[in-house]
Amino acid sequence: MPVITLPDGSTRPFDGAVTGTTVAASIGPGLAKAALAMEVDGRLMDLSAEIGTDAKLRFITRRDPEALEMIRHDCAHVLAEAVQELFPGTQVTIGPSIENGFYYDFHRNEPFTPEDFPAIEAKMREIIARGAAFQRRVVSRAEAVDVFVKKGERFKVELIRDLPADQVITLYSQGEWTDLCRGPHMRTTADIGPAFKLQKVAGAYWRGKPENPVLSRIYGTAWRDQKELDAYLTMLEEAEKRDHRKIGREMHLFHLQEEATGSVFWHPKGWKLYRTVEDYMRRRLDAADYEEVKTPQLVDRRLWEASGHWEKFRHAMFLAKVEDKDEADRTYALKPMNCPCHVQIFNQGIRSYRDLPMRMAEFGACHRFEPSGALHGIMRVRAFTQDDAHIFCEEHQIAAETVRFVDLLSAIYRDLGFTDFRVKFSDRPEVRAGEDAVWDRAEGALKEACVTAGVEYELNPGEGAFYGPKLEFVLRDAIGRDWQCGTLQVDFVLPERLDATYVAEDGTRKRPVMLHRAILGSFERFLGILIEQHAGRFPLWLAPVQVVVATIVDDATPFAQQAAAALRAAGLRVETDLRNEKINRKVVDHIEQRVPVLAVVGRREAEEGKLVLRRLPGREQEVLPLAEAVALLRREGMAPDLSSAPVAAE
RNA sequence: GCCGACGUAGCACAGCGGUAGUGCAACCGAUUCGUAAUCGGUAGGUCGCGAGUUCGAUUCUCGCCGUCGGCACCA
Repeated sequence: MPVITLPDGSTRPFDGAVTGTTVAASIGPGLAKAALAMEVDGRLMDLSAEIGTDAKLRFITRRDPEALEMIRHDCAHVLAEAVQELFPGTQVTIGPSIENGFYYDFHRNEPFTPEDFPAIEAKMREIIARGAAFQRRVVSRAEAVDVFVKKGERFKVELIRDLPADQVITLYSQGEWTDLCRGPHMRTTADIGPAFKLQKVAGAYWRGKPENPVLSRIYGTAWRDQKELDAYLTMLEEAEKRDHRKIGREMHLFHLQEEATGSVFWHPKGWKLYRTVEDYMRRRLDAADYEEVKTPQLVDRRLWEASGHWEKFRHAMFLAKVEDKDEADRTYALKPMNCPCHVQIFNQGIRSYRDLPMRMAEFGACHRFEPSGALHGIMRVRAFTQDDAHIFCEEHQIAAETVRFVDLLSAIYRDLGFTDFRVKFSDRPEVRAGEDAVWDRAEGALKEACVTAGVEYELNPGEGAFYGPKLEFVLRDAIGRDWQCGTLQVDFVLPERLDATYVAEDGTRKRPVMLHRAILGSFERFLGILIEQHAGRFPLWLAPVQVVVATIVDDATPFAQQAAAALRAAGLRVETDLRNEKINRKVVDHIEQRVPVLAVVGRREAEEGKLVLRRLPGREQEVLPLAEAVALLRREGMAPDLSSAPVAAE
């Protein structure tokens, strides 16, 4: 006699095992209609599942987040059925729901193209209209194998064979079509509704392994209703407008060209932005007791052999040789990272525990031969500059240094407009160097430091570096892709390999621990994200051109030039627009160029020595005497780490 | 690197087996016009690179390079 407890605390007894459908019907016709699935004692289940014992039950209706996931998962099934109806011989593999949608991987000699979408979507609508019920069937392993062997579905057979022994194997049918699936599903295909759209095709390796066959993946998106779908598609269009590659071109920040694949040509305006961020970072690091260094670009392979990079990462290193016959057998490599060079500096002279922690920073230009398919605008390049630093410290200092680092990183991200970032904690991988006891202490120190610093992290099991655990600080681009920017990695191995030592308090020689850490990660990537974050409309202190002084008539030109000079003298980045154009046109152009402040000078202002300030793209205007305008903009345009300092007298 | 799509003027795009067009930008001229595009004129392209098919290739085929979307990679 099961007693069902509902979320409001009320209970309902039943005579025997009941399905969710029955319970819903017993509560009311509205719920019976709305319930798509249910959660029984915390487990999501089909509405048609039987409940035989006392249980807590919650119905899932269209409004619940779980429903959205089910709509997408169900939609993936419908996609697979549609594809198999239209393209006989296509084999199915897997098709999960993902953020904002779903995909399904197919095996077919001829990959799908977007031209196939209209037919597939039409077929999907047909299947949804049929409204076949999702029917769950528990089968034995042998039976499951048999079903898919008969259908010639070798990928499914492989999946079944690899399922854990105690796994209950279930098949879900929607009408004639059956898939291996864990479930749960909604009641019928009709519950999916009309709000879905196929988006793109892509190649994907079977089970993610490059040695496996390439499958043809179809991505789609699905929502509760048309309104949500439209909103999502509009959001995607808006996101495209923020693309750093597009904005970089429009604002004349940088360009890329094939003679230097993966390297950025920074234009004057882009370089202003770069330098503004670099100057800011340098001040921040100085204030945080880092010491800046600069190390060689080209380093003999012997150092890379010693550090271990030669063995592990040679494939990603650019090599250089010279023709000189005496030098001909020497091989140099462009540094892919800075740490071995920093250890060389550490190793000059004898270090004492009193010197630690030593925080050695470098805006280090690195080159890595990234796979061609990985390149992406300025976010993933082959030549980049890290805001790198290595903290040489004693093991007991790891936690305190981590807290310091996280505090610094948070302050910097806040200043640059990022209050919302994710932290991933990657712990020991299977293949690793160092004893477990050391890993225990390092991981413990990092976790503790996160708690102290008030940072919430998600665990990323087994993803640590082979030399130590790490924290990754992840920012998201306009299109919703995640990028690792900041990182903190604990390293016990490199000091060993490169023989770094210090004299400890007890007079013995010890190995320092190295903390590899970066906040921006690479300037290139970070600036790409910064551009997208602000859609190119930077806060005044970051804007490459902060003020444009624009004239209305030629008579105003001398004063405009005088005003621009005064603004420049106050440290502002200023341009003049003296063109023979109407002010309307100038406003439009500078809005397009995402200039934050337009200072308009007409005949009146020229006579009175005033500026009309307009914050673009806004419409409000304020008229100020030149000196006041300069003081105001100067104050506003100051970097956040400077603006708290008292402003020097004019 | 793998799968697919794409590569035409500075930018956005059109076109096509018969040696290229539109808009904006650029340049020249007129206009001096008070806050979301003034008017007129001129110039600009080995149609990514290389090879093949063809009387003839920007157009069709192949190779390479690059870009884009994924996958894989990301010390």
